[in-house]
Amino acid sequence: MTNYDNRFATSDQYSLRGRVFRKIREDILSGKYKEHEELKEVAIGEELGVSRTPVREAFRQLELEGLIQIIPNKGAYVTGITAKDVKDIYMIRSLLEGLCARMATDKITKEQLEEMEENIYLAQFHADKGHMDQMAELDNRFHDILYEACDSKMLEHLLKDFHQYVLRVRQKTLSNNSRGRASNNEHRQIMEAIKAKDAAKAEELANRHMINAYDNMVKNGLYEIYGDELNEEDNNKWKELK
Amino acid sequence: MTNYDNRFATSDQYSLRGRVFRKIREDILSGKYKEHEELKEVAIGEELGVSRTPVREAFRQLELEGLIQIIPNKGAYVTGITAKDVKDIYMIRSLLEGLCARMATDKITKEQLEEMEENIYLAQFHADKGHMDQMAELDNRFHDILYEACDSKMLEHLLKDFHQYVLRVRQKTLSNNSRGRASNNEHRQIMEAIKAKDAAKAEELANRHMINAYDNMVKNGLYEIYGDELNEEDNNKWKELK
DNA sequence: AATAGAAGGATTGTATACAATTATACCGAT
DNA sequence: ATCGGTATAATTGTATACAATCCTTCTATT
Repeated sequence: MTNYDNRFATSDQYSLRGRVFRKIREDILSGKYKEHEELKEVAIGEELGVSRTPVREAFRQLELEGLIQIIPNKGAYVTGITAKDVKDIYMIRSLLEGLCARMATDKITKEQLEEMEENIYLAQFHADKGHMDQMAELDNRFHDILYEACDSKMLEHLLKDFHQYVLRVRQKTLSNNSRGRASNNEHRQIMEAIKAKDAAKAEELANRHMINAYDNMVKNGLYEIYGDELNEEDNNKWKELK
Repeated sequence: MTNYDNRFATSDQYSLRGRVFRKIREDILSGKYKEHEELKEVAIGEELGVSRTPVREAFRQLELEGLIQIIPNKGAYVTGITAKDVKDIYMIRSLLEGLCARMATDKITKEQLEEMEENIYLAQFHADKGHMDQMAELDNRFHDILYEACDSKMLEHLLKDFHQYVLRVRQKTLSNNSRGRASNNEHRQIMEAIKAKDAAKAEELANRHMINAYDNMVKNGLYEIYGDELNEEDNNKWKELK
């Protein structure tokens, strides 16, 4: 969550540490490692066939990404994410996606705009067919285009981090077909505001888009899907045990 | 003392790694290590009397904090910060400080409000006396109180990170006495809006406060102070060399 | 039976050794 | 003198060894 500056996208793609880092992150986001689960250095090292050193370094990065919490001399634990965290993130994202849309209105390239249109057009098709996986994919891509179009590495990276962070919860969120349709319509409106160079409108719409996404999430039972793990009280109770 | 509640409880206070981390960060922010300077693991290890291991782990954290960039198999370099980065950060901060003030309006405690009042009162005194160091200190503290008062670990952490990140640039910014006075007056207005439970006004004022701070920075020669290092073109040129 | 405490094992923290990669310097060919 | 290349040194990447800390369990005492 904290890496503001990935300008130099060198990102140790091929080092052991980098691979371990991405593997663990993947496993957390995919749910293989559940909340509050303890990650042991040797176990993961053996599983991946590496020593503790790269694992430890990956842990340090994961901690700053907010995915695990390291308690000195004790262990590394997958962080819980409370309902309040999710709400806070969506409030923050609402503002920042708005800013992003506003900035993108000036900076977007013809190519990016065309990809947006294509994206929306395709999403319409998949919405009609009820293809939920593709919808999720296109939704991700739409926002990524927007992030890139704002021409601010700072903002782009920040939003991508948030997006990633909240993926754990969001997974099943778009699976409601009517929301998928509505979401795509909002995308279209945002795109058209940008196309019309109406920055204020684009900002306002992107703003709303996030709030709507959050409201839908709550309405569709954010709590039920993830149960107690998103219940703050239970979370605190767990903390006291440690 | 270990704060389980803070998922971002980074850089444990007493481990070597934590001490090394904070020391290097301090040295970067204070200017001891300049932009683009290479940090060598052994050199720093010897200077601090520790082995490479904790130094390396500290590097991983510093990288995610955005303070250094690690190029695999090459080295760790203090990151440059462009004028555009600074501008982007202030635009982002403007929105988020506004959100923070809005949220704080509901959540602030009596104690926090009292510390704010004291802070502003004291700052008035030091502004009159021309005590710039104390002014900077009080300014930091005012914002920290606000961050804590919003009752969102997410937002608090994010804003503290941003604040820290721009510290390198901001250092001499408040040294203009008239800005110090104006800034403190803006603090007072924010505080009073919060006290009056006027969330919208608090948000708007905090918003403006950041924009004013940035404008003042630009007016007072952000570029001159840091010269070419804040010039994006030169920075890019440097990148190509690596 | 309940509890304090000690022993042992498990786990993380740090240091060091070795491997891989990159930078430097020297030398010869042109 | 300049350019290339090779050898050597410097530096980072990874593995392992050892130290410190924490957790579990069992025992002894009340």
